[in-house]
Amino acid sequence: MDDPLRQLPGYLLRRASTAMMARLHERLAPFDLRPAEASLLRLIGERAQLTQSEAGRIMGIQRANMAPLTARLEARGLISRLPMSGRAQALALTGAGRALLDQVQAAFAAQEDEIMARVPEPLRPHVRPILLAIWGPDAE
Amino acid sequence: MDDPLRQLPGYLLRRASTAMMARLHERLAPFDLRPAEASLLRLIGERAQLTQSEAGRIMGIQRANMAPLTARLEARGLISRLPMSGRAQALALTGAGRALLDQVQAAFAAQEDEIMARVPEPLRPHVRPILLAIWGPDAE
DNA sequence: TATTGTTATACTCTATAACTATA
DNA sequence: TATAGTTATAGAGTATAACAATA
Repeated sequence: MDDPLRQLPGYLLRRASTAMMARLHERLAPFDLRPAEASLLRLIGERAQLTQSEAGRIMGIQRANMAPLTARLEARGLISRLPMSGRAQALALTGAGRALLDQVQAAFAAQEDEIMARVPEPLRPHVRPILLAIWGPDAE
Repeated sequence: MDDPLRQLPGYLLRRASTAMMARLHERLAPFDLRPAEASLLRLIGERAQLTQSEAGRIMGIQRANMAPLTARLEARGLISRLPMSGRAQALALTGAGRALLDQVQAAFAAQEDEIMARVPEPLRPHVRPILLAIWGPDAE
């Protein structure tokens, strides 16, 4: 297409990310879940007794923006809250949440498979190390 | 940090992208340019006689969203418009636009350097091929 | 006092629809 | 008719500020 911006890794990173986010959005549409909601379900499923603020810190979402997110999942009966010390509440999956997560996991797996399938086979082992290094979560 | 989502390439891709976009935003702040504006300046600088719609197609920005973007750059005296066939107008850098682009190029170069520097040296040659493959601009 | 959860708010980015104008 | 540009508008995502509740 004669696009000089294609030489820039930062530009490629953004375009790759938005392309894959669009695909994920499509995959999650049948469940009426947005990517952040699905990721939160997954996080709660793997880390029991997680607090709303802790989840926000892990996912890079601010406290103020976590409130409507968890409220929506609770209103749909997918998560429940257990009081802890202070105002903190532990998040947990309900039965319906666990059941939906099982379906969502398949969508995530398909997503990850598609990403890897796009990359030529010899380069696949380098995908995760490179992306993790660029993100640099421990250096932030 | 015990984050199970770190295993997922799609999640890593999004986090890496947002982290680098935040860095780019910082670098462009002194010029009062947003990433899309800076990318457009760069694109016009490398591809003369580019049309607003063509630029939008290349950058993945819709016609409707290109209008305020180009209007702002024109109002700042950074780009000019030359009538072509139909309603199409060729975009071109003004002298001030060219001068600002020279400064912006340094910011972009620093950005690209930082991205590559974060990646362990042996993996660096694979960064661009992997990101381009995931984006898949020719398959879209 | 520090942390958690909440509300309100604003800004950016993006998406759609509708309109005008030109070939 | 098809394309280019524009305007209006609505939806997400994200940012800050302020407040209440609790250790």
